[in-house]
Amino acid sequence: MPPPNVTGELHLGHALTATLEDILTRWHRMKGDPALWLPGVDHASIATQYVVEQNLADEGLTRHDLGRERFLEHVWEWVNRCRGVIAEQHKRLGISCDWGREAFTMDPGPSRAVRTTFVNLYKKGLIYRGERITNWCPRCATVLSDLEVEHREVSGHLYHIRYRMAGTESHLSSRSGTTSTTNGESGEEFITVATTRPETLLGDTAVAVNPQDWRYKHLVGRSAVLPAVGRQIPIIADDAVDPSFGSGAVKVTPAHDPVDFEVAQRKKLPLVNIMNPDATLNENAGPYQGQDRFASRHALLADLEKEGLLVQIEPHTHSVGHCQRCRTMVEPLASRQWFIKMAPLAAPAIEAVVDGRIEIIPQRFTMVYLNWMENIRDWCISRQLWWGHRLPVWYCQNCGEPTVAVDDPDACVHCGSANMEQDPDILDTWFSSALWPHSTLGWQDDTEDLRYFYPTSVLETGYDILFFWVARMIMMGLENTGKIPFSKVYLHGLIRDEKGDKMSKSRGNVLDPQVAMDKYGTDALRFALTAGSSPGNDMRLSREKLEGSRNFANKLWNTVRFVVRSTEASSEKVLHLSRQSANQSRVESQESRVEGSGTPERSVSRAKRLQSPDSGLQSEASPDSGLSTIDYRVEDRWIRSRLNWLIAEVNQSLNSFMLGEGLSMIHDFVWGEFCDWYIELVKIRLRDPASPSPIPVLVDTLDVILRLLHPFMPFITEELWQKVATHLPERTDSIMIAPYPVADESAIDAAAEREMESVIEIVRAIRNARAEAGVEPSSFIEALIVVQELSLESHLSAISTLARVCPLTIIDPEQARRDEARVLVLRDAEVILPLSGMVDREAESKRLQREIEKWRGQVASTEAKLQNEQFLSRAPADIVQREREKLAEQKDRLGRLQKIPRSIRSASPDISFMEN
RNA sequence: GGGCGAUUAGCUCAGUGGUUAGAGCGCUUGCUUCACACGCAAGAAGUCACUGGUUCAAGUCCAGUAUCGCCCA
Repeated sequence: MPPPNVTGELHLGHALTATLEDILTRWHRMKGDPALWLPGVDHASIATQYVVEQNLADEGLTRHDLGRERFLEHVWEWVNRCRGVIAEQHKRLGISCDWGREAFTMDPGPSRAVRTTFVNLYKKGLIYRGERITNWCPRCATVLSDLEVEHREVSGHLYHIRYRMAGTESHLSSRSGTTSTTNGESGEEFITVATTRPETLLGDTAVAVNPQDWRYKHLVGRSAVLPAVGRQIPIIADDAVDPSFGSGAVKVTPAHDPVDFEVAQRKKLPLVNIMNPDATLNENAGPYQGQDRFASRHALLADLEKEGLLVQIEPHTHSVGHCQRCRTMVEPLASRQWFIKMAPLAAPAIEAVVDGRIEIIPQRFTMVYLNWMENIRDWCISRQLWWGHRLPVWYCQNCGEPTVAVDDPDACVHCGSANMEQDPDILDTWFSSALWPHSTLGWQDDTEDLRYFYPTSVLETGYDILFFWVARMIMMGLENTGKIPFSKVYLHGLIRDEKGDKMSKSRGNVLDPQVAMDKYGTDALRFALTAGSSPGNDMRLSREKLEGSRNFANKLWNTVRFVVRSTEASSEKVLHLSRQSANQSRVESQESRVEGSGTPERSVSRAKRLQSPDSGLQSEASPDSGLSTIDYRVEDRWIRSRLNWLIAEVNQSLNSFMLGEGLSMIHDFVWGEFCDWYIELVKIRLRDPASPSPIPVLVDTLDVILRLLHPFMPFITEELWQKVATHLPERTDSIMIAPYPVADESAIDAAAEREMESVIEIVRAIRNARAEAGVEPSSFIEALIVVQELSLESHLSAISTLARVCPLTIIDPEQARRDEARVLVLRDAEVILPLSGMVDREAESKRLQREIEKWRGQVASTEAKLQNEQFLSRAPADIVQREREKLAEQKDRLGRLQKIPRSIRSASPDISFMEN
């Protein structure tokens, strides 16, 4: 669960994370798996401290005015307020985590885990203190880890500056404008360096050239004089210098540049730090002391210009680090900090992913992970902040040695002195986040929770914190417990606006989840966030998407309204029976709940009973009706078959973390099959007292739909299910603990599917023809249908009603002669519409000819495939068989098409030639 | 500089080698049809970026090219 962010408000990223995690949790819970979703927040050192400091600034105060203790009291106050707000907003989103276990990285348990880990790593020599180049954010007034620095291309300049060689005194003005390295005119010699940051020359301790560079060979070993401060620095040779860059000579500023720092290490050069923590220049900057780093650049350049030392300025774009948090330009700065040696920790973390114990979804991020891990650099973990875990390090004021301990020490372990001071710095927040999976379950104690839930199963988060968090959890989990923290990592993408831009306050394109929930409903927001998104891919969220999601919720609502109303209006007998059996089974389901939410086996078996025709559904009809099974009509068998396909596909999608795919499939089934066709068919039956009642199938299907949908849309499904479930023979108190549907293979009915497809095709074809011919929507037209294999007796009223045809006659092919008719050749039927006066004969004959051509093409292509020896010998048998069936169908269709012109020839002689 | 991803209907995106590539939105036409106008019906709309390869079969796998985006340095 996300940390409290600077505004203390839930944003869409949080909403997405929470929604996806909730879907997984609810799904597993319904499956009967023990499902723990442990909520909590991290303390977000920099961001939180910043906000509180801003609040203080409004009162004209700084944290230093308050002192560490009182400042931290302020932070706690703020944090406790934020936690409440964000928890409430999560609850509104409907997330079903275990609030009783809510954890916070600053809680005593996790805090102790932090200290223990620090001490262990220190003892193993994996945590050390050293002077390195670090990333200093002048605004945040702390160092940052490499990951917290964002590199951006900025267009700047490359300044070519002349340093005078020592011992070549200036006698004359040196405004000769020369660009060569030496200038003998006045006995002066110069070396020209190129730099993007001229002000740092104040901290130079050498000029470096490539040892192979003949231009400078004679200068190596001599000294140059720094402008402005007049310090003498040596000219050195180092392989790291690229002779083709700039002038080929570079200034070496070891305290302010990572590459120069390494050169200085190699050449034993001194470090000169010229900067204060607030990025103004310090006493080492001579005349520029006190100036801001940007102001000093202008001042220095002006002075160089005056002295004729500024040779050339050329445009230059280069990559500059910025603080990820506040966008301030980061200052590379040599400083003494605490680091973790990462390579030994990374090795087992690499192995865990390579050998498959940890699976990253989507898989392509495995490469990203491994690539980073294999090139990992030491992690700077100390921060010059107050809000966070203070380093468990005490420096002896007597001997100067550090004591590192879990519990505050009384005496220095080196000299026994009690005069010690704790390191003022705190740890990077991600240090404690890295321990999250085990520290929140009680590590380092051997707790029951830890034994039962650790290693955990799934870690779900955005791909943007793969290194920050996921990688570090894997390393620290393995280090501390010897076990992987989780076996699957599911990464989602980022949310962008409708134009594809990142949402941000400054862009003003943020969509507040609160507003979205108010306007469209929580379930609609969850639907929009889930549908159409796929693992690891960014998604765009727009008003249109939210509207569509709301419309689906509305559709569902109305569907249930219709079903419930119809059920209540239907015969007393059905109702009575279903209530009776519901009472019986309620006892049973309560039993199973008392025993705990149960083993997976138990839930599955319950699900199967609910699914199978010989349980719930049968019990409604069997006792009094005398039927051994429900009298299913074809459309019942069809919808049940389709439903069970859906169940199988949704489960498969969820199993492979394709949540959006699963949700879209439910959406399409509900809208496109259940509502558009089954309910429309059912309406006809409900009006006909002689038909068998569709209510049991209707209610059962809706029950399954709601249970399938529940993890995605918890509120509406609970509300609607409570209405529907009163008509179920068997139910739990809440849909949350109802079993997730399991596909019943015996309900798959290919024949029923085929038959209904044909009926639907007939209705669609007639509607199409009516629309094309401009038939009044309300009027009925005559239709004749020619069938061979297909039996339409039970579908006459359906076709008649849905396609508005009357009279509707089933005829033999021989009877099919018509003067003016529209003939529709379908897969299993031909429909003849005697639209007298409304058929354009010429257009009709052209249409038929096009149809014939189309099917000829199909037959030819399928035949070619089946004549291909390689296809027959290499393709799997079922594919070949399918092609054979396809060919038979295509030939049949073509044959019937070719017969048509003959049957209407009498009225249209000019069509007859076309069959040749 | 290295790596990853994307490129599919006007737009946003699904598509886990095997029928004639789908959805939502938008568009066109027509509907106050007794669950729903947040709706119903019908329709138009595609060189699956390009080039080559593997395969009986490629939107899907491989290589290269182009454009865009992201990550790392």
